Amino acid sequence: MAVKKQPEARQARVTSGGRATSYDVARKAGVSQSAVSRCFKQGASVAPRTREKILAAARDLKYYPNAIAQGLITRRSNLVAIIISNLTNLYYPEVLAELTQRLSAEGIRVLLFSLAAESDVDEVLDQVWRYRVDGAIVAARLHAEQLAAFADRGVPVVLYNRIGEGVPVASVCCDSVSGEHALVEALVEGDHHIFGIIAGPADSYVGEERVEAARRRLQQLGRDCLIVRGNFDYASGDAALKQLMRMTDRRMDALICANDLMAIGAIDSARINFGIEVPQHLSVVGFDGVGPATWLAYQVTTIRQPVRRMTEAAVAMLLERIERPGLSPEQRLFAGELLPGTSARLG
Amino acid sequence: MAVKKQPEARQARVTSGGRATSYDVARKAGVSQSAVSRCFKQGASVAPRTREKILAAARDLKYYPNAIAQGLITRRSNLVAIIISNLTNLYYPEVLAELTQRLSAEGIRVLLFSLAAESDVDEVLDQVWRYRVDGAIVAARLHAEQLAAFADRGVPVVLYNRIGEGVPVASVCCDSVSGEHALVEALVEGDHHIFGIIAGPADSYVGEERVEAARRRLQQLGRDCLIVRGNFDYASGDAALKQLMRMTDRRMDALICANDLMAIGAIDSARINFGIEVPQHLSVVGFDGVGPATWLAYQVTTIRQPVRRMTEAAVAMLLERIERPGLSPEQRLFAGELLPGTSARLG
DNA sequence: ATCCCCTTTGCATTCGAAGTCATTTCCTCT
DNA sequence: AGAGGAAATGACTTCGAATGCAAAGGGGAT
Repeated sequence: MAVKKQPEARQARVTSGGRATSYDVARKAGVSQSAVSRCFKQGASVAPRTREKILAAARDLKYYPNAIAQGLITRRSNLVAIIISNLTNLYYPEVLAELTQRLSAEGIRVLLFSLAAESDVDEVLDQVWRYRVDGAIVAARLHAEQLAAFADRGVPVVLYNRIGEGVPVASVCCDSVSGEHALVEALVEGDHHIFGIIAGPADSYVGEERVEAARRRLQQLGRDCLIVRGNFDYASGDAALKQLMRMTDRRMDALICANDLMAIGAIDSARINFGIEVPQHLSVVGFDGVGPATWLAYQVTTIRQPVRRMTEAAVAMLLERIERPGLSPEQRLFAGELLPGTSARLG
Repeated sequence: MAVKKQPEARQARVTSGGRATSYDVARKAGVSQSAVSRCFKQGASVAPRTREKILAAARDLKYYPNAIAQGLITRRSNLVAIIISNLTNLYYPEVLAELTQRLSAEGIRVLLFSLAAESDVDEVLDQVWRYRVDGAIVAARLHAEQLAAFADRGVPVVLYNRIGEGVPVASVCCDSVSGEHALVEALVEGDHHIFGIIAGPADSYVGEERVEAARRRLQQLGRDCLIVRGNFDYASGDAALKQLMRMTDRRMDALICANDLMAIGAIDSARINFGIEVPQHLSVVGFDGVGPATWLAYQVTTIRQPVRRMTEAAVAMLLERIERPGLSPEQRLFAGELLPGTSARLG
């Protein structure tokens, strides 16, 4: 007769360190490992008295089910990857905190990937595949083929503030177009004539979308504009403003910035480097509604993104797709709220 | 004779979805599963030709080793928990990004836990135990017993900008005392007389430490001070300033804030709500060296924390302790750099 | 007491890769 | 050609929990 595994003959672990296994608990409680497993599973059939015994033993041994082993057998890691390119963006920390807390509340853990450079994406994805995450939320630029890889492996993805370029992917975005239209219209009604725009970096999806929307609407309303490029940070707002002042011979009276941080940089620069009063001589508007935009010194007129609703939607969409793979790649667009500040004279 | 497992008889998986296993690769390459495993392990003995075959098969099948299964058998998850209480703090996103990237570079993944409330800590720890993380970096307030649980389970921890109160734990901190001393001395030399201090929330370790250091040094130098409490955010800097102006009958000429964000709130409030010029009538200093502190409008005189060196140290210390459990609970203290801005008249 | 059925329980297997040990292969040197 | 030894390879077991299935237990109705 072949040697069989003898569960009860397994070596008693040195249960110091609290690394007790379900076998240890089973032995202590005088039941089988299966019983322990069931005891920790919702809705499984365990007699009340047995459950008591097992829970007592588990407490004594400081037993915590090994999520790694659970993941292996159930093929559900309960891990979701969050991939963010620029955590330093001031807008993303809030998003990340919200997402993490919402996922936690759903019993899901976050595997965080923060990209230092665009080129790191493939290494990150390599790890994402290895950890068999149940899904991913992406706020970083991915190529079509990188997105396709998710579909190929059956890993649901939800994009945050970007869409799958050429590939159908679920996404949650704040409506750049309506937001910029509202800003432009308000500025035009406020009787501004010489418009400047500070764009984001060329590789930013929302950046391009916002600028394009603003430019179009200005054109429709018969206003020209000058566009210079920044990279979403404070210093580039300052630099871009200097450039625009030169280009318009200081006659610019309205400035549309692709995000709040550049708007703030531009406001400071106008006031401090040029002695230009905001909004008396120059109206400045931004986008996002980040914390500093509401500071007394700035009170930036901006479009506030409904972060709470957006993150809630992102999480909900992802969970749906984890439960039911193959759900269609819905796109949800949220309207931002025009937050009138004192950085612009509006109509 | 007992039925033996027949590895080659295992069902061929529907390898769609790229969820190929090492067995699939082995079969395709005509070798054993062991060979595949070795092939993906540094320094294992595999013949060049075999390696070629295996790698080719792996590529065809889009095989990625299952990190979950690896973790189970090796008892090394290559996961590190990062526990942060307030991601919205403006200082932490930078820290988080740095930590994540450094850990990534070491082949370690980050399991992120963001606390919404103090009370969530125990739930978070529950999950930390379940995932069998190799270690943890903590920037949140933990009780002695919570810290003891790490030691108990043999999970190395490094605290960031806090120390184990009553429990010896490895930690990385920025030296509050020397930083505040430098600020106080410079302010005293700058001939200031009526000092105000805006403290952080009572449950903040660094907050209390900074304020206490400043208060002591002021006392030594024969200056009194008034202390009001904020909670590290912008609005509380504003509120605290108002309170101090009332208490000192507007005669305060130097203000020490427990962090930059409150310093900025106070500066804005002084200028805008009281028409007080900074630094002509009031000198304001902060702590941290966050991005906005260097903005043109503020240029806060502050102590910049050496974030890069601190995160580097935190990661190094954690890795050391993962490799060699039982290493002593070293504390590393980094000196901050006095960043002279224009928000204070210094000596 | 008997029968029936539903609830509990345990056994054995499984998830996917790593590692031990035994065996085979391939060189090299005599 | 043969011995010796290192390198390469494969069979099997293991990590810890989940689960299908069969067996045992527990009531209730008659």
